[in-house]
Amino acid sequence: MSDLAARLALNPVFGSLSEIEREQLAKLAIRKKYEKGEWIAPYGEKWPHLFMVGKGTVHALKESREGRSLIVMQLGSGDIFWGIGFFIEDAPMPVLLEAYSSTQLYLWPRETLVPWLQANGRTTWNLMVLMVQRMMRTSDIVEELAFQPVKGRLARMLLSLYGDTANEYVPRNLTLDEMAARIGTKREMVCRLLYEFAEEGLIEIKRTEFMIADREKLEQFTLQSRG
Amino acid sequence: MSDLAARLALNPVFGSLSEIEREQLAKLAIRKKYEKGEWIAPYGEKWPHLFMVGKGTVHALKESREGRSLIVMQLGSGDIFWGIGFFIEDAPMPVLLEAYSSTQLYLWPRETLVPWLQANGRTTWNLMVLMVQRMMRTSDIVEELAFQPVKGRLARMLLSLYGDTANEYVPRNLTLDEMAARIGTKREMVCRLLYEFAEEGLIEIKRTEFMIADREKLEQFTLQSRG
DNA sequence: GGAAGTATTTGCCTTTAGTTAAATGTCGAT
DNA sequence: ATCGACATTTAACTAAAGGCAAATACTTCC
Repeated sequence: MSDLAARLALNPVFGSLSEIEREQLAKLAIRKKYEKGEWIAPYGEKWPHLFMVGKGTVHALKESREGRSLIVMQLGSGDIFWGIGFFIEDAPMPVLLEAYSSTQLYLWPRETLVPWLQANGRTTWNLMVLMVQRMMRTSDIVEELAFQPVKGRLARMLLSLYGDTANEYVPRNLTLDEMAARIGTKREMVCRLLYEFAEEGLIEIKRTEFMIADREKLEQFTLQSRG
Repeated sequence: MSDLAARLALNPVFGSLSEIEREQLAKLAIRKKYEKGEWIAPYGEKWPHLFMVGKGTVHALKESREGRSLIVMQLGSGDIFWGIGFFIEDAPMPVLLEAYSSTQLYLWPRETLVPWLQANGRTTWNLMVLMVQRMMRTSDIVEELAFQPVKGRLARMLLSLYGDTANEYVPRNLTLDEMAARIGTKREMVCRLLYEFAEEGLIEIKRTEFMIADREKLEQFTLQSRG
């Protein structure tokens, strides 16, 4: 059994296929490597593929004309994603796909996979469930952008990145720019707000490392809202 | 042939079924009426249904703790939508569904429809395509909230509501509150910005009616972005 | 170890958005 | 025609977010 076929067996979308079908599918996949920082699919482009991340990390992000960016999704090993063009012919990518680290993908073009899916209700259903999960996350992003001040979004991000640590310094493994791109703001804002949190005793912060000091109060900020 | 079955034939999702299947499906549907303003499904509730709008208008919206709201989707006659719980058991509604006017729905509960879909790859595929279209719209909302100032969002909304008119007064058929809820701001902001547009000659405005005077400049504002 | 490049921190200023409250207008019911 | 309910408009004020620039600390590469 090929390595890829074995991985498909564990996948929530393709796991319901028979072993033979997974072998076939694995044979149809196109393997492709991307350097760190390389674009996989540019914003606005037609890109009719579905893919699984082999190894590495992929960011789906939006960029403003002024060079601001917003990361809407991060994909890791085993994750499935797609270009809109996979489902709707000629539809343009609503996000830019970028290799955050050196990355390998298994790609399936529209023509090879779609007839397959249309014949296989169970797998299509699985894919739809995945899509609904992604939609829920996107829905949260909308809610936060619309109703939460930057400080609240920052609090949530800190908890999601470092929520499993407390009272111990951990290295700040994201730059201010990267943090800013996850919550839709600028690096200076992130910096200022981090120090505000520090003054209020919720976190402790040094130039290169960082500690959650009061998780509960941080969670309070998560519930913040603007009129 | 039942009235509903006839309408299903024209539907992008169910149109690919056979006539017999559509008759069956029509028989399984639950008809339900909602008064203007009535909640169809509250935010956060488990609501495992898929539906087609018979007549009336449905809003899918989010509300903040402080009573601000954001309309993310408007559904009219013939449109299909669903609760997340239809796809993922026990998952809560990420939006509130509300009858904007007096409304009739045809509802299918999860148990009756899902086995059907899993067996029918073509219909599931159609539904997935619809889902992708909705996702594209949501993606636009994210982009606007993240990158566009309120004035730009207002410009886009005016064009989408009244874009097919120009140099003729049309009644303002939405209240300031309703407009505000469509672009994620407050009524005072909408009012002020409308008068700013008027001062710049892009629109003319009276207390009850309104005219697009310079569509091109309005479209310019649509491209606006914040740093 | 030192220099160059990159990331962080901070202060000061501007712009954008929201808050509050009062004045003004519209419309339907009586 | 008047009243009351509701929607719009406006002003003055506050708060949030961003822009710019300089100072400071890390990192990396010779």
